[in-house]
Amino acid sequence: MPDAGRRDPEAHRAILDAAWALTTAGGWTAVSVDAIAARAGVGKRTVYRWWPGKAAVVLEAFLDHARATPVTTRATTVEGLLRAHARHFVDLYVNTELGRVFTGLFGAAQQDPDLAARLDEHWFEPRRAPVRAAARELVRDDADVDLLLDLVFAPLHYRLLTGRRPLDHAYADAVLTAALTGVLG
Amino acid sequence: MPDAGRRDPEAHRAILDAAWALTTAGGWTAVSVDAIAARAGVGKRTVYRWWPGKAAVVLEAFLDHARATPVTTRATTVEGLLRAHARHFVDLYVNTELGRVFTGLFGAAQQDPDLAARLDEHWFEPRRAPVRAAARELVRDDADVDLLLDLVFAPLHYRLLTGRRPLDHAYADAVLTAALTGVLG
Amino acid sequence: MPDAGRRDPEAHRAILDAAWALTTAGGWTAVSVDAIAARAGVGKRTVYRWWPGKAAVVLEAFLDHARATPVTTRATTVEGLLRAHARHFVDLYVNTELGRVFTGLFGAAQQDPDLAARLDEHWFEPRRAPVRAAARELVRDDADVDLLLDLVFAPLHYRLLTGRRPLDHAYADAVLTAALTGVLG
Amino acid sequence: MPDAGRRDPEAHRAILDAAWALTTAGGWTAVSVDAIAARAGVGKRTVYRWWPGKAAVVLEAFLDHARATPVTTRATTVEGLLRAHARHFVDLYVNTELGRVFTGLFGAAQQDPDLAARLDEHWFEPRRAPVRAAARELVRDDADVDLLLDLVFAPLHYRLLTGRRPLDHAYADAVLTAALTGVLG
DNA sequence: GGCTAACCGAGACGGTACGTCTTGTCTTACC
DNA sequence: GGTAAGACAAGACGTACCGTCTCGGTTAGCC
Repeated sequence: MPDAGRRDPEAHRAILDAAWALTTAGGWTAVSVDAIAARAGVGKRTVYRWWPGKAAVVLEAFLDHARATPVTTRATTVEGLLRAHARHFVDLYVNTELGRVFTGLFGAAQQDPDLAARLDEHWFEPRRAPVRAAARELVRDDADVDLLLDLVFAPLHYRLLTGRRPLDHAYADAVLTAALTGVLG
Repeated sequence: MPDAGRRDPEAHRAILDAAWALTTAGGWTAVSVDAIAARAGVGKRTVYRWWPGKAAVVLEAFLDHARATPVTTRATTVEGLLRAHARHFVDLYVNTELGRVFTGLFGAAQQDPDLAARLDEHWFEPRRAPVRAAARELVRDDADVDLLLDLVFAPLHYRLLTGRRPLDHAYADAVLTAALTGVLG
Repeated sequence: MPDAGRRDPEAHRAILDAAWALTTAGGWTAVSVDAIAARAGVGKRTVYRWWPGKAAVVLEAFLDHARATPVTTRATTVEGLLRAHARHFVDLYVNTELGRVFTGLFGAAQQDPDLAARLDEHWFEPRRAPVRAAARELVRDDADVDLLLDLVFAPLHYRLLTGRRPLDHAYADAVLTAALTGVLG
Repeated sequence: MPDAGRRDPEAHRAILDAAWALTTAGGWTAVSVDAIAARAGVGKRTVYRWWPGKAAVVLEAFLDHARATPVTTRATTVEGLLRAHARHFVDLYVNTELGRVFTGLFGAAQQDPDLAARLDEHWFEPRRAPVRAAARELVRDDADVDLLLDLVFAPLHYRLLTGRRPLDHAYADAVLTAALTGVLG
């Protein structure tokens, strides 16, 4: 089978790097396939050969960087487990360029079902899965773990995406406690 | 005092109607200032004279329609109050064209701080304010009402925006109960 | 005071002054009815009430200034008469802002028959008429005076309008001599 | 050496044809880059990629058509040579659409130094050069050939551009005779 | 060692939308 | 009535991206 003419790893990397540099430097609107190709020293055709558009490129670059900071926790209680993940999540979005890129992706996904699916598949789900699995073993059988995850993570994303007040550890802790025991508890 | 040369109400209305028709018909991407102006039988200049861009026009059209369905509740408990609002919110987004338009606006707001501010000022805050005020009288003094609102409304938006599973009364009720008494409660 | 309903001389003057200032400062393209009205502190409507467009305003301003430098000659020969007029013409176009404004008007007249007619009526013809009348008495009866005027004045305009080489007294004299006695003479 | 991504001859031609059709049909003011692109079935960008604006496109279309009717003369006297050129010029401007297009270009050139230069380089000069060269061999050494050309061609253009009375062979002949032997001769 | 196929850079292409500009008409309120 | 102010419909301007395409040139792996 002809194996010739396969993907050039250098071009691949250059494109991701260019996309990342452009996004972090000028935000989502500063990125365009033209700009990516120009900065990467690559033909536009090469970008479109491997990705459907700028969103997919930026998503891949985002995942590359996000994966570089994995959650490493060994909690023995639901609370500890969730707290670790919530705080990790806050750190990721707030203290690095990842938050800004993420909001760009999330915004674009509102008009791009394919991007939305990829974002869910490669970002949301991989982050939820281990928490869900671990949590299931730590709570009562009849507890709705998915609901719990929504109650913890939705407010955090909501704050990030609406720019509403600070997103910090204190808020993460408050959300966590409330989710577990109730606001009126 | 010259009062002349002021806004033409017919053009104003025609623009909002055109924006609404285009958005509901073809989604956010089908809207452009060119298309709005053409459909409204108006010069582009007239659109740009009164709005900074298409997002602002669509926002105003959205608010016009959203305001047409006000929340009317007379609850005597926190739970009843929140349930009414949560269900109303679900109905608004799910059973009408408003949900689709809202996601478009929310997505665009990720790249448009001005739009984000207007969205908060004219949509989020006006919806939260009465609930907050009413809730404050129904819960203990030391309860964090804003946190409670986040815990109820963030998951609902999150589901809508991520397209994650159904957004319905059952989910709204579950979120509400969990927020009040805790998942582990 | 019942002085109403008549042309306001101050506005009239302000409009002409504004048109002149704009034209001499930035050339023909810097002039627009909007700009004239703004600079004159006048409504656009007032401009359009008295002139059909910017060209007519600039023409009137041009004529105002051009008339301020009349040809004053008392020649006793055709040659002397024509020389005086040719040199006056060169001085007018070359040493003042009038040349620049004139080329603007002449260029616009190519697309504006009305302007062309006004330009001929108020500029070309009034300048030709006295020369023609005076010349007729100084040359043989059968000589074609209009042809003579064309032969003298067309090359001068042609140089001005094409920007071809210098327009000066030497050239005017050469044209004049050649027109009278022939190049091969 | 990559030679790819070069000019598409079909688009090039379609643009020139569209420009020509629009100009001859509706005059200079009927032409716009938008209209040219639309009629040529071409993106506006493609026009701007190769020409600085509508004037340059129309000029090229004009030259295309003008070149299609070359001056072919083999005269043995200055008079014969000039007469042939003068009459050819009159025919070109009067009996074809070229005259109308030319006046549009000439008018626009008054505000566009670049267009003026191109017009001189590609139209005036190429028409003058051969006449000048041929004439030089037919007249006395000390005769000012350029002046002679001005005396013959300036009045013809002047009549065309000012719309002053008929431009015909009779006028061309009269101008020619006068230029050679003088009006008073 | 030549063939073929898919890669690569470059960048032109048809389109669409942007946000600004100018034109000439119209409306309002003051004088 | 004229006037200052300025909104209006229309539509051209020149730019930016989009996603497709065509060009030559460059590697493979296969015959």
